Amino acid sequence: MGRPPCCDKIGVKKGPWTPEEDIILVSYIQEHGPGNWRAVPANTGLLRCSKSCRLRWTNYLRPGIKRGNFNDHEEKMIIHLQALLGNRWAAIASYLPQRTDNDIKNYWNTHLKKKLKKLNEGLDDSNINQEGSSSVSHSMSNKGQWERRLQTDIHRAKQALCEALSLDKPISSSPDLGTTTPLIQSSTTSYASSTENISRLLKNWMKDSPKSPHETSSETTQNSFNKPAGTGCSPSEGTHSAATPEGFDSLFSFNSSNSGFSQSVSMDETANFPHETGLFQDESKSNSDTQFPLKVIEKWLFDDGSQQGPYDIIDMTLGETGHELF
DNA sequence: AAGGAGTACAACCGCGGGAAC
DNA sequence: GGTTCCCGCGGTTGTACTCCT
Repeated sequence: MGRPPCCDKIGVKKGPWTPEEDIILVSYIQEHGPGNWRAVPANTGLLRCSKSCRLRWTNYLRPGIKRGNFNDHEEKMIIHLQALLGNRWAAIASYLPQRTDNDIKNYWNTHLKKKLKKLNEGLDDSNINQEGSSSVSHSMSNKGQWERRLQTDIHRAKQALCEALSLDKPISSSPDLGTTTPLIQSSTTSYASSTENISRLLKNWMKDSPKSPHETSSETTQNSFNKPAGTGCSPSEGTHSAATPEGFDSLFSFNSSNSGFSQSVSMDETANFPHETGLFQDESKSNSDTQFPLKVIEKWLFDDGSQQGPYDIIDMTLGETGHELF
């Protein structure tokens, strides 16, 4: 009954990975693609358990990962998404494709928690010192600013997405397709087909985009991952490997100042492409409907007839709307 | 310069869902 | 249909590094 055991825990190495181990792992994955992690230690001779290999790959070695400081926009995205989704770091990470869930989680725990705590304390102090509704703290005002900005970003993304959809009527009007996700083919398998969908969706934006600076040493690696890698691909892996990391690097690079993409969509709007990754995530998780906010946002993004946006959702969280900033 | 405190982040651990047998 | 295991996820820990006294 059942499968053979994965890996005995005897002789399994722990602790930091050495560069040699990294090289072995990367070269193996270059050749075979990610997935089937159970076979990795056996085939590479690495004294690591499959779990450790997968973790090392997804959190550190995978191409397209942006390391280092989180910029202001990413930070705000994380704060907002955390408010919406809770500690579902993988879901949040799917909206920030260059960041890993582990990275985001760490950043939240080490930076943002404290920051928000300070913010709240500052707010409390402000409320104590100044009574009445006119005593909105400066920090809170800033928070409201970026929240409203995010709302507008999402609105712009929806418009851009609608334009893109209108360019692909044959696909979106297919009777076989679902009503809420017109771009997604009914098959739950293949992220190859979804890659096509996304490519179509973005082609008008992408075609002027210059090559990503990431296309250097990692290019061959990424190319080898653009093929389906079996059933072991996680949603985030699907996002990164199937959706042409180079392209998404440029799409999602908040810091990018030279992306041709910004010619048609401002950098502010890049914050909204989460729906692309959300789409991937949704697809790769097939019919998972446990992610209510994601679903609602995605449904809204693809629902042409809807006059209500995620403002409703955001309003539930923020309890405020405002357009004076724009 | 040395040592303690604080910070950042890589890696591990345990659990749950779903697939394989 | 039940059992076992893989995979992915979130929480937590360990350790290296930086800052402060």
